[in-house]
Amino acid sequence: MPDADTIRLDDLLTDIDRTGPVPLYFQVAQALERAIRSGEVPAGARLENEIAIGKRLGLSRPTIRRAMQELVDKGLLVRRRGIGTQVVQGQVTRQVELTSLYEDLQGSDHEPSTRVLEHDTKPADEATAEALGVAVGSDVVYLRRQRSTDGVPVAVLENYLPVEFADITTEQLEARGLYQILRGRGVTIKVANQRIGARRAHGDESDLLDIDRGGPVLTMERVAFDNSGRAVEYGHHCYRPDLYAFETTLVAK
Amino acid sequence: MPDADTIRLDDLLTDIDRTGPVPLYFQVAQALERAIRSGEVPAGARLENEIAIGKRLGLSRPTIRRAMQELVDKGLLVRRRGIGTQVVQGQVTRQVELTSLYEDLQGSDHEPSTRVLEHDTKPADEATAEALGVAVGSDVVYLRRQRSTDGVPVAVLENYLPVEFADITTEQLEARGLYQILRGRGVTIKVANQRIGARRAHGDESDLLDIDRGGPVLTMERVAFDNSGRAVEYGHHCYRPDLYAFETTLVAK
DNA sequence: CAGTGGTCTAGACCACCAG
DNA sequence: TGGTGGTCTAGACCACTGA
Repeated sequence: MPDADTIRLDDLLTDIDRTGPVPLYFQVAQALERAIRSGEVPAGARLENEIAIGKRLGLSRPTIRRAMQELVDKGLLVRRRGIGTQVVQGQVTRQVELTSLYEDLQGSDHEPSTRVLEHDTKPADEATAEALGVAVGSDVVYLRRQRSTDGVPVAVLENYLPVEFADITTEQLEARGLYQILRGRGVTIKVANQRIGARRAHGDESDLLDIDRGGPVLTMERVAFDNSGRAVEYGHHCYRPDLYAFETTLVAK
Repeated sequence: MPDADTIRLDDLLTDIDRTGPVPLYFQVAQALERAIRSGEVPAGARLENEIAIGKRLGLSRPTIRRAMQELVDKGLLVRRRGIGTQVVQGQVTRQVELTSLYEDLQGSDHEPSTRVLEHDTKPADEATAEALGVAVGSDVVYLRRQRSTDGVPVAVLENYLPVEFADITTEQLEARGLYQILRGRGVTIKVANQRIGARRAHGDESDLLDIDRGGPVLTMERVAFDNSGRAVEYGHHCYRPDLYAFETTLVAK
């Protein structure tokens, strides 16, 4: 039987739009997430069972279940068989997104800017060829950029792209993030394998990041694939560790 | 119509066990993942549509769909409406797991070992209290450990646990990983928020990690929650950057 | 024992894409 | 126009939990 502390979701979810293009499960998930983040549904609260919520909203159990699964995957909810569903105690759980640094910085109310340090077409070395799935020595686009936020340098970005992107201009790169440019050309990044580490700053990196020579930098190496499964970007980047870090939410399966 | 290069999955999936406790979707996902990782289903290959696979295996479409969704979430498959499902081109896609460093190292054929540097009960400072959801100044368990693999130091681990775990012994900590000990007590880690960064080594860290004084270290801060949504571990760790890095697969939603 | 989430089925309609 | 994945329904049975 539902306990006294079970949260009911009456008025939170009255605005379901069955005509629009937004999936029902998504609308429910969004409304519930909003209620949790606003504190309307407090941390640790126990939710009603799936059938009851479905009945109240006039939706089937699978639809409700899928909505809740979204929030489980985001680390906001925890489910236990025979027990029920509860809100995770942790404070505002951040979301990991597959975005570029540019959009990351945009989202946090800062004004990102880019200086293109190098922009060439050159033959692929072994690592690049392997990552992009092209022949060693075949042409690839090479980019080296300095990324700043509010005028302070944050990262040095090195990227390799397939030759098909040779017509991207330096002006475009100074105005927008790489992923935004790719999306404008109909290329959607769907999957990325990345590796995060640390090392000393090399060569001109200390000057470009305005840190001590040989000081620590945070590094990220990434291979990104589009929605057809093809590798479209390979990069290794380094970040000023006092200005940037990677936040993640992990969920056990 | 299916192209000539469409992969059929006849013999790969003949061993479905409907009686055992293993979910059907999981059996299918596992068999398909094995086929992909072994190269039997090559990178870039196009799979049959969901209905056809279901018919061949005698399973419903939702079950097949869920199996494929597992692999999409792992970054092994990419789906496009109106087109079909393909294997991602990238080489062996690694899996991010919510495990402790100890199990990480165990899995990679090395012999991890632990030296306990400190093991106390002490009052929680503000950050710890906030992370664990306890009152400032209330007792928490504090651990500081040096983790090595094949005798080489890899990390210095600092952890805070609720007082309920005060009876964990130093002997246990030297023999097993923290998450293994917790699991043995019926505590399952379900969600974790973590932050990965870099900085200079402080204090005795350079000695403990056998690196240069003030050299770069990779850092990770983590709050972990059990299956009831309660915070059960807060830690900040540092790693030797030449011996350890974090690998992740991100999937756009 | 009753209540919960975990799994599974057999359909249905739709949006999108290629030819 | 035909084939694909994306969504949704209305049931069903099971495994696990707690009282």
